[in-house]
Amino acid sequence: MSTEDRRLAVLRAIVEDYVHSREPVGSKALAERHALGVSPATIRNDMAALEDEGYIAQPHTSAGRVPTDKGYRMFVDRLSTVKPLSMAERRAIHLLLDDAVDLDDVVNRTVRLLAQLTRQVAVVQYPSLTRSTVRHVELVPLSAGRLLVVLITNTGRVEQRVVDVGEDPSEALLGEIRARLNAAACGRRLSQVSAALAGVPETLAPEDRPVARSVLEALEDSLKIDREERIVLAGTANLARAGIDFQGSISTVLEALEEQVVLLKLLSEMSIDAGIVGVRIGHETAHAGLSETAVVASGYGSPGEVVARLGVLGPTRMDYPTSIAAVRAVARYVSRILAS
Amino acid sequence: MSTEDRRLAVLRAIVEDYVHSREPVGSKALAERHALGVSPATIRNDMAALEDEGYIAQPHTSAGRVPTDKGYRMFVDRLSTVKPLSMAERRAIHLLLDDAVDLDDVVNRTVRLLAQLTRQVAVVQYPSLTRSTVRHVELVPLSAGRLLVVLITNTGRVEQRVVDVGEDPSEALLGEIRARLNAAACGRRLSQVSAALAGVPETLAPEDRPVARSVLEALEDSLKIDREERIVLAGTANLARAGIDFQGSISTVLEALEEQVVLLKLLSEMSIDAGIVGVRIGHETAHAGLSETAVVASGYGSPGEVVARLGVLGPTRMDYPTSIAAVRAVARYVSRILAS
DNA sequence: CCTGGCACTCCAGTGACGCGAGTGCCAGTT
DNA sequence: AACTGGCACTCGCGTCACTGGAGTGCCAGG
Repeated sequence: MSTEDRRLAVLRAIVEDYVHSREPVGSKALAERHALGVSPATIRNDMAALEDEGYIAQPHTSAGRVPTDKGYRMFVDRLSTVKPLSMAERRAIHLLLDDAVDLDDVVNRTVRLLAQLTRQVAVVQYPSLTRSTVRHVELVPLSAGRLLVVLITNTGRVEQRVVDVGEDPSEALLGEIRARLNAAACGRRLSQVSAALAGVPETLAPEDRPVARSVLEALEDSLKIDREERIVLAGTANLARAGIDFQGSISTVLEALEEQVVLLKLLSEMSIDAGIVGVRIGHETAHAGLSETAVVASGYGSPGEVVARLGVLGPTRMDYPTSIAAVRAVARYVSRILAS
Repeated sequence: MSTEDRRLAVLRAIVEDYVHSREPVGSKALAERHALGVSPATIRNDMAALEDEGYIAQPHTSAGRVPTDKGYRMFVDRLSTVKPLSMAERRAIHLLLDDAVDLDDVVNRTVRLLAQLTRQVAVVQYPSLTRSTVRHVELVPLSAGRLLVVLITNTGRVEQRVVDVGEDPSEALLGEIRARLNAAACGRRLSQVSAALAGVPETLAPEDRPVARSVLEALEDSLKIDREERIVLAGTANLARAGIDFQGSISTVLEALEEQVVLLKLLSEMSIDAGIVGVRIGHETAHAGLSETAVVASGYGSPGEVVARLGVLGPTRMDYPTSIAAVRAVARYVSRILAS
């Protein structure tokens, strides 16, 4: 084992011990608890080097060392091995997610499950509209010139709008419009629907076009609304449990969590294809309120086609191997459920 | 002023000072800050009496007094006067709620608004399904024997289910079923729909009944699912801000908040007609995790017809007059919006 | 390049102590 | 009977000095 290798082993030991004990770890304890094969004095030298390189830091002189964000980053990238889930945990995932009845249910169960598995705050983003495709468009006459326009996506999401067309269109006309809209839109990405539908009114008799245009407007509206920007949280109580891990108050973290925009931006910036787990640590989150937290997230959906993201958030001092394993397993399972 | 009246005035002064300062309040400070017209010694006697009656307590000997739950209860019931909202606050309510586009939007804006106005945790319950009426039922053929069953309520809520009927029913049959369902269900309370629809399949030709029965099953399912039991929270960060007010950790409170069932039970047990504001203080919440919190809530909807509830939750040491005023104003305004 | 030894630093915990806010009680006054 | 001023007492809290121990950096020797 080269000295460089040993230094990294020391770093790994520091991260593991610190995550476990919450207390700065010193050279002596390290030599005792880990079979590094060298004396505390040597470890001290290694630690001094690691500190120079910015992987660890001292809270104050004559205290043990604590990993820095950079140290955690190194740990995650090169030093940790994935910790497979226990049988019980796998069973819990199946048990809980298998009998979800609809999309809302899947999302809600997933977020609770993640929070419970990792004992962190869990985040699940609703499947994005813009990436999904149209499964069906339906028009429903309500009463007195009002129509209900329903848009159903392949992810099971349903958007609806009531539109006032001023007159009661005939059943035949509705059928006509419905057929043409479906012919033009079915199977297309939502982002392309707008263009695909633009020409539809012109294919109708001139007197029927106003109705078709109103319907189209409502559809556009359904597409535009950024419902995809919805996320669901669970396990915020876990923050308080780990509250002492935060230098400042946990209220800044809670505030950041309520600003869903922040989380969405963060998730969208992480390059996490379905099945790939990404990690942001401390300052990497680029948000003041989250400077002491880390995010572990993954995309879900089909490979190469991420419909949304999910993950967990906790103190930088968190158990990365376990969190990563849980996020990966849950993301995969949710992907499978949505695909069926 | 009788001595009894003065004692209550002392209690009021204690509550007000304590809410303001967070510190046990003593007889001397009380005599200085409030024009009670008597000496500290007299106030001390009054305080001793109030303590005997259980309205106030001492954290420890030789400390000032702190209101008990019973003391707050007396304050809320008999000693406080409603504090009208400022012009700016009223304007904020109008500004924020007036251009809400749909039910989701109203609920989300409301909960944020309440949290901001009161600086507490805000809770808004979604309008209950069971109290609303059916506006429309729609059947949409999807593909390969699958139907989408859509239920639209007068509160703007839409429930949908996909049902597998095994065959592709003719458009004529669908129209027939659709018409009969709507005739039987439109305008009825959701709670009565089940009974009203039970006979519908029997009015059809025998070979068509299986399809109708499947549809009915899906509808029943839409009714049963307790989506009405959804609540939305905001302002949890305010809890942390007031964190030191909690003897124990705030995590127990956060846990209670995540158990939405607890909140729903609490809200439903409070007798709060639309426009009436109810208060639960400390142990009155009958939940261990909330023993140090108080809930101020009101129903909303039309008078005598509460469709759901909203309110705020904070430490028992909270500014009741302000919270009550805010909850009342917001509940009224939301009621008006939903009525239109 | 590793190791044991050594001097140094500094936090955290402890106990002593005085201050001040607050109380309860009592005797005197209105 | 109710209020008041006075007084002795209690007790939490902040300060301070002290100490033990864990941890470090450095150095000389293997």
